[in-house]
Amino acid sequence: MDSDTGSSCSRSSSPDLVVNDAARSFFSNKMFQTYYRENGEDNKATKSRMDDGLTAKPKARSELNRDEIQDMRLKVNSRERKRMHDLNQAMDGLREVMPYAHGPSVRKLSKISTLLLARNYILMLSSSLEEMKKLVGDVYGGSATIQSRSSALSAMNPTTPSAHLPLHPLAQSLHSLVASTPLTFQHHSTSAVAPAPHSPPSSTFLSFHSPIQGLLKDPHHLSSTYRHLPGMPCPCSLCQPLPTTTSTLQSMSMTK
DNA sequence: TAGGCCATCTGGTCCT
DNA sequence: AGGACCAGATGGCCTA
Repeated sequence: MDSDTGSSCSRSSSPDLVVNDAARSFFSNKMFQTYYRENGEDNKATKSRMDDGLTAKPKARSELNRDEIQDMRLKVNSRERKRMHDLNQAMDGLREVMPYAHGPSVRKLSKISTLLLARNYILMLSSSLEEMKKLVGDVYGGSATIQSRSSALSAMNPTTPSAHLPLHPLAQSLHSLVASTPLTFQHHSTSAVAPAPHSPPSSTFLSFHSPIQGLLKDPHHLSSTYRHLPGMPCPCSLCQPLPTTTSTLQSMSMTK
């Protein structure tokens, strides 16, 4: 039923967003042809169904002829398609910043996998940031500057880790440090030189602190897509440092 | 072939 | 009134 059959990738969830093309693609697909057939002169059933669905405003709707109703339906469909395409573009944008290899030969993450991975990735970065803050604090012996900045961060958002303030100068500097931290991500410096297919991220990562464990029943399908990337902290369970503040992370976890 | 994933259509609901 | 958002239904594609 895909209307974007002209796309190079038949499985693309985000076909090129050409709004003007939406109607044309719709007109070319099977569903529209079926729809058009069913809305022919002799099809009373479909017409009555359409009318039933549009009788919320009897007076206004009754003034619309079938062509106008059809045009309206096409406009609604087009908007919905555009909305979903925008959503998929956002999903692609999220995939791009995930520590996974990207490329035509690599099967992209499913939507649910992307969301679960993104969430756990954020949690991992948060814990890494906390770890780095402690390390920096140790290095500078509890420098007043660090302390004041840390307390400032806490004051700005006392209920959530300062990792949620990525634009803060301290957060930026710490974030840059995270990528080269020997303690936590040491083996990345070697594997990252020549990115190679990684063992499948275990379910412990994809369900890391997740209240919806088991939602991603078979994370092994990710095995062909996972790679260590240069400078990217690895979210896999093998590389996963234990959260420094489990309670904090759990408080951040989704409540649904 | 079954199951997973996806795009699309559709009607309902809520918001501006 | 029109648009955004949502969920259900449907059917296609792909993989194990």
